[in-house]
This record gives sequence, structure tokens and C-alpha cells, in this order.
Amino acid sequence: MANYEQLKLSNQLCFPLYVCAKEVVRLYKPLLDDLDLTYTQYITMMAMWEHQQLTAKELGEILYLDSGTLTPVLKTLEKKGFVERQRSKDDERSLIVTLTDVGQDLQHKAASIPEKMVSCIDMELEDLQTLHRLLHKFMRTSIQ
Amino acid sequence: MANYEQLKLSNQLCFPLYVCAKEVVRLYKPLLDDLDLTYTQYITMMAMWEHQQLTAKELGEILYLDSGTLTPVLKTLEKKGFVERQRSKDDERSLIVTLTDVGQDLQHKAASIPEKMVSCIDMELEDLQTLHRLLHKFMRTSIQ
DNA sequence: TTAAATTAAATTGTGTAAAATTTATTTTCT
DNA sequence: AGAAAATAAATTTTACACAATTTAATTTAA
Repeated sequence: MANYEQLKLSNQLCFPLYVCAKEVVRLYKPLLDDLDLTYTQYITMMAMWEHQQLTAKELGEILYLDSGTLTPVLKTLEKKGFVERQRSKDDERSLIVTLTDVGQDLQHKAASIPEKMVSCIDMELEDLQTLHRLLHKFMRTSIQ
Repeated sequence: MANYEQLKLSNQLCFPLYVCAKEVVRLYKPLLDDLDLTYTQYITMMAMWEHQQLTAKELGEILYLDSGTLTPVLKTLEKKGFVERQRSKDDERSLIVTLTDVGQDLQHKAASIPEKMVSCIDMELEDLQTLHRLLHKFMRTSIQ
């Protein structure tokens, strides 16, 4: 009988990646609850804080999300008053998403989140930097 | 006006982790379609191939999934004939999940998946090993 | 020894994700 | 110009994830 060593969970790269990603989102939850944001809404707001205005297509490219995910997220963020959605006059197919003043203010409340998160993770800075570098390398070589 | 450098997506560790995890699941999809498995069903089957029989609780601990996720996954796997679900006679609260012969046979079809996945990822083995090691370290230090 | 606490699954509700399809708009090509 | 192709969102469908609650069974403790 074959051993199928390579089919064991402990030998997979995908599995700890999948578990860690979920865990990080779970660690964010109590911090994001204070801002009334989910994790997906948070990364969307990070993109908006950086750019003030983006089309839905651009947001999808930045966040690696398709319209099936992004459309309801943007409608929710609009309902909460953090962004506005309007069609482009140049091209009615495009949806322009604009950061509101309320959305901009939210950045102040979010300012402390990154350091709080780092303090949740008990790893040396060097390891975290290596992890960051390798994940970016993975994205460059495997995505698209 | 503050710069909020630490709130930029490019400075987050969480974001590439989240993107890479989703991408890996997406890369698995065409391979898993041949087995009629989703990614969550696949990791569940990996645990079952390794242990033959587990309680739902044990599966949840191994896979870091709660009953809200696992209950429907196990019902689907039972419907496909890959596992059987029955209550423990010792403790009626426990659900015992058992690998069926059909489920066992599926391992042969899955045997080629790991190498196919590695060939999808254009990174040196050393980088992949480092990534694996750091993600496990992250799990040990941050989860629970 | 039986009421209280704990435990294990299942259920419910909310929010993603992605594939596939649809709708509306714009661009390209003849 | 007008048909065909391409593009951008939105919608639909399927399948997670997780928090919170519920149900049923078991254990603990007064």
C-alpha cells in the first residue's frame, strides 16, 4: 500500500497558508468591529484612503476581487456612508467610487490598528519581513 | 495631514497572505474538479486518508474549522459516498466520520495533485520551504 | 441524585468568493 | 453607419467561514 506522503496535510504549503489567512482575518475582527467594518470592507477602505477615488474595475485589480464580491461590498460601504457610487459620465459602464468625508474620518480611527495587529503576532520582525517578501514573490510568480 | 504609511495595502502582511491563500485555492480548482471536490472537501479528505476515522470534533481541530462549516461539508461528502457519518455509541453527542472504500479509492486519483500544484508555482524549492516554515511558525505563535 | 454546567453538533444569519450569465455601454471593423 | 466584438457591472448560483444560538447528551457538583 502506497504511503501518499505528499498528500498529508503536514506536507502541504496551501494548508498553513489557508489557515493563517483565516486566522489573520479572525484576529482583525475585534479591532474592525469598532469601525463597523469587515475585513473585506477594511482592505477596500485602505485602497480608498490611498486613492480617494477609483473605479470598481481599478478596485478589483488592486484587491484581486471580482465584481461578484465587490458589488455588494461597495453597496454596503455606501450604505454606511463611507463611499459614494456613481456612474462615469465618460463611460456609463464604469462605476466611480469616491471616498466621503465620513470615510476619510474613519482613517483616524483605523490608525492604531496596524500596530495592534503586530503586537498580536509573536514573531520576530525579521521573520515577518521574510514572510512578506516571499508572499509578494509568490503573488508575482503565480497570479495571472 | 498625516500620511498613515502603515495603513497602505503594500505595507500589510495580512493582504498578500489573504490574496495568496485565495489564489492557491483558485489554482487547485481545475485539478479538484476532476475529483468532484472543492478545496475544503479536499483538505477534509486529506485528513480522512491519513486517519480513516475521526470524530467531527477531531476533524475541526485538525482543519481549524468549526461545526458551522464542517457540518455541511461532511453531509456533502457523505452524499458523494466518500465518507459515512454515524453517532458514537459511547457518546451520542459525537459524530464519527469514517472513510468509505470509494473515498479511499479517490486517493489514487488525488496522488498526482501535489506535484501538479508545485509545477504551477514558479518559485525555488528553498523559498517554498522557508514560506512553509514561517507559516507554521505563525500558526504556532498566533493561533488559539 | 438531580440541578447546573459543560460539551458536541446542528442551525441560523451575515458576509464573502468565484464562476457563469446577463445587461448595458462602448469600441472596432467592415 | 451599423453589425459584431469587447468591456464593466450587476446578478445568480454554489460553497464556504464564522459568530451566535439552539438542541441534545453527558459530566460535575452541591
